Amino acid sequence: MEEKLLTRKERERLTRRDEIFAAALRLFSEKGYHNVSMHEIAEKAEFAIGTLYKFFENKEALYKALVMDQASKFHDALNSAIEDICGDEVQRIRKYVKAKGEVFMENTAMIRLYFAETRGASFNIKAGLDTEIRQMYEEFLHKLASVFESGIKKRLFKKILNPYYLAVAIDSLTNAFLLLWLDNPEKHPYSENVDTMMKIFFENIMLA
Amino acid sequence: MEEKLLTRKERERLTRRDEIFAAALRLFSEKGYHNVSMHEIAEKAEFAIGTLYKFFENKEALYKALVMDQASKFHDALNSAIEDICGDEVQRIRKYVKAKGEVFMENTAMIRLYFAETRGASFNIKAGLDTEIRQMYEEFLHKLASVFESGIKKRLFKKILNPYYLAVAIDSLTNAFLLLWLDNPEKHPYSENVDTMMKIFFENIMLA
Amino acid sequence: MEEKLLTRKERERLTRRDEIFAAALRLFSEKGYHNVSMHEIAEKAEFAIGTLYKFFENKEALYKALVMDQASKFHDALNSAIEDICGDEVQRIRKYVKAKGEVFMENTAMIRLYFAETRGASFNIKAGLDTEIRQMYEEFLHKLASVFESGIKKRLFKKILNPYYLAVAIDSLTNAFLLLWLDNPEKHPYSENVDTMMKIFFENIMLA
Amino acid sequence: MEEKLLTRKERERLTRRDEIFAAALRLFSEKGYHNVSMHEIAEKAEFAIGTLYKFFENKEALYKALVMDQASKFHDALNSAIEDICGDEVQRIRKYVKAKGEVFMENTAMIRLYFAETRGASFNIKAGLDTEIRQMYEEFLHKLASVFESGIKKRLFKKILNPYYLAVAIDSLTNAFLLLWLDNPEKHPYSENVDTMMKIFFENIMLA
DNA sequence: TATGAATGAGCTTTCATTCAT
DNA sequence: AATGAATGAAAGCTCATTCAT
Repeated sequence: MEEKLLTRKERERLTRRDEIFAAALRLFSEKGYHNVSMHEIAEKAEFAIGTLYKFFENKEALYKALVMDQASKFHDALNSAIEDICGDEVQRIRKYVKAKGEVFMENTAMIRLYFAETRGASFNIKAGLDTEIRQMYEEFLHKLASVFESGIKKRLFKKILNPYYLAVAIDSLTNAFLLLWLDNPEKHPYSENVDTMMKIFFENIMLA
Repeated sequence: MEEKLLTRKERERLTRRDEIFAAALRLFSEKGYHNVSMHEIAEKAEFAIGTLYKFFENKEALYKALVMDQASKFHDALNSAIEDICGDEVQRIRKYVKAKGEVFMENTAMIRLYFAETRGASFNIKAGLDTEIRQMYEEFLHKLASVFESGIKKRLFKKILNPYYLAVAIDSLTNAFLLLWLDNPEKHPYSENVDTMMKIFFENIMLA
Repeated sequence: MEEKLLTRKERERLTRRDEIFAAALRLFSEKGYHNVSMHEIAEKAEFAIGTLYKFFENKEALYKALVMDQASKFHDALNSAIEDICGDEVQRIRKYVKAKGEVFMENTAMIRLYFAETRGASFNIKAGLDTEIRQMYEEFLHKLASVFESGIKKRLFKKILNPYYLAVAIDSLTNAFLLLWLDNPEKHPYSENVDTMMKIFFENIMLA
Repeated sequence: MEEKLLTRKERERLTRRDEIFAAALRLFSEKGYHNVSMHEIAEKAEFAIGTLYKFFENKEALYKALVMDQASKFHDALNSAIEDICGDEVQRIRKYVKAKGEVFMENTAMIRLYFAETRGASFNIKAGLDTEIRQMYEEFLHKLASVFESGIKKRLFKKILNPYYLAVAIDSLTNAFLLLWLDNPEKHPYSENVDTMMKIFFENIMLA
């Protein structure tokens, strides 16, 4: 939409940036930050090494930008799912669970990067990187919590637990089933498993 | 107990090994595998660099040995909790949740290492490291699943979900609350939160 | 001649390579493979250490390339001497003896490297290096032997000894006089001594 | 003979020294000075590393002592051959050629070490090592030259070449045939080849 | 006196980054 | 604006040597 407003040069620049991101995403998600060299990324992206440094100040900046880019895409999808006003709170939660599965399952490279950053590994790269991501993540959790809160206010849900913890619980359970799926997609189908889980969750715990 | 059987030399050697482990654990958990140099570990452990190589063939071997050492301690504690025969299935699950909290909360450096290895980040280090850990983890999950299974057979629990998924769910939820606690211990007290969660879990879902 | 076909870049690259070779030749021939560090070579060649690794995969590769380069130059000179068709067998042998002296005496660093590789010391460096050199050397000896053989067939020479052994003998005698010269050029002039020796050799032994 | 005068302790010390030499000779001749570690020698000799340093000040001293030990044995054998007064000059030269073959062929490890030191490789180890050896070698060459000289004086030999060069030539030719034998003992039998060579040498060149 | 655990200087090699073209 | 050759700090690791036992 706003791309119309960009000059050809600016558009080309964004395209190049995306090409670098594409190469970097594959490499980082396959081998991890420290096992990928700038030369490797340059080669895969078919640019000279110097060109990478025209786009990103250094390796860490490239990595951060990539992670933020991916995280944004991911959180945008999740946010639109729970912000979708057509439907009650139960439906919004269900939509979020479904959307999360779709985004992840379409892009496993992103999952690896995402888990490396939100869980555990984030401390592998010099501090500061994860701050922004954590913030995005935190914001999203609060949004999810507010859906529960509004459901409770509407007496749709029982007030069984602090809404934030409900959000954390849902998020953590979907992650667990996503990782199971990643490990063995046939044995652990995400949608099915998560549907069962949600049914139990709502029918036994949440619904008033 | 068996230490009595070791010679003084062997005991001293184990002490030195532990000193190296202690230094390495702190550094690796704070900065990640690739951001810690052997010189740094040597300095922190107050040994010469060459001494490290007398104990471990190379950096990766040191890291693997450390992770396995930590993982063993952790899994030993969890295993004794769920294998404790005094008490029914509900009590065994409760014991495991409590034990997990105790072990982790006493050793936060270990948590970081553990999450880095079981979730996400493991792919940052050359393959092969995580195989053993993953196996230990998988074995434990099956043991936990079998507790649910036995509870179901005894008609103590409803047969509401595949026991393995119940195990994964409990594990993932406790992890989530552990990470919350790690982030802000005062705001998110593990024991309390997890007690509440377990109560809901058993009373609303599991108990027949 | 073919240098005209190379781009400026390629020519510059070859020049740099030669500069590295020149530094390495001096150092290796003076101190031996294991007593020369890559930093030393880099410093003498006035390049950064990394630049050396852009030209040669590792230290051994640099050494091998250098030795092959020197050996080729040396054997090329010897080969053209004995392949020179103007002149009978006696003259071809004489030419080879003279050429050998010229090449060596102009480049004593090469001699050291050459003797270190064809005699004795070669086993000091991991196997495989000397195979190619030994082969070159062997090929040359056979070529030299064939000159004797052809002289024998033409009834120019007496059939006094297996031609290969004649070649080995000539080669070994010239080496001996070359080493004497290296030790004390004034006291042991190569050309004179070798001339006397050849005269005795041909007049007393070879000529029919 | 003089061993009788040594105390048990001194005798034991010499035995230990020889055990170290035996281990070191094998290793150095197989892998070269720089590819053998003191630990390796200690292990092969079944001594502790510290014990080696009780016998030799450092690695280089051990190497020098070993080389001198071997060179002495070798030169002793050669010296007794040419000093043997039974027989004329022709017979003394023949004896030397035979003795050289015998000593070398019985101890190929020594050959490698010897050639590494007298030819080429000597400069691989810090200067000073080869001085003594070169001196021994030089002395021997002069002794050999004096045999020729005496033959010339007796009018047994023609005065065809400087006696020293005759010595160098004989030495170099026997070396060449020794190296051929080392390469392929069946194809290049030292005694036979050298006998033929000596016959030609004496009958065509030397004998008056 | 013999031992071998501990030492640390110094080696080879990698790779993020710069800058002249 | 894009290039990629050149850079050099810093990593992992080895091994000759020391010295407390």
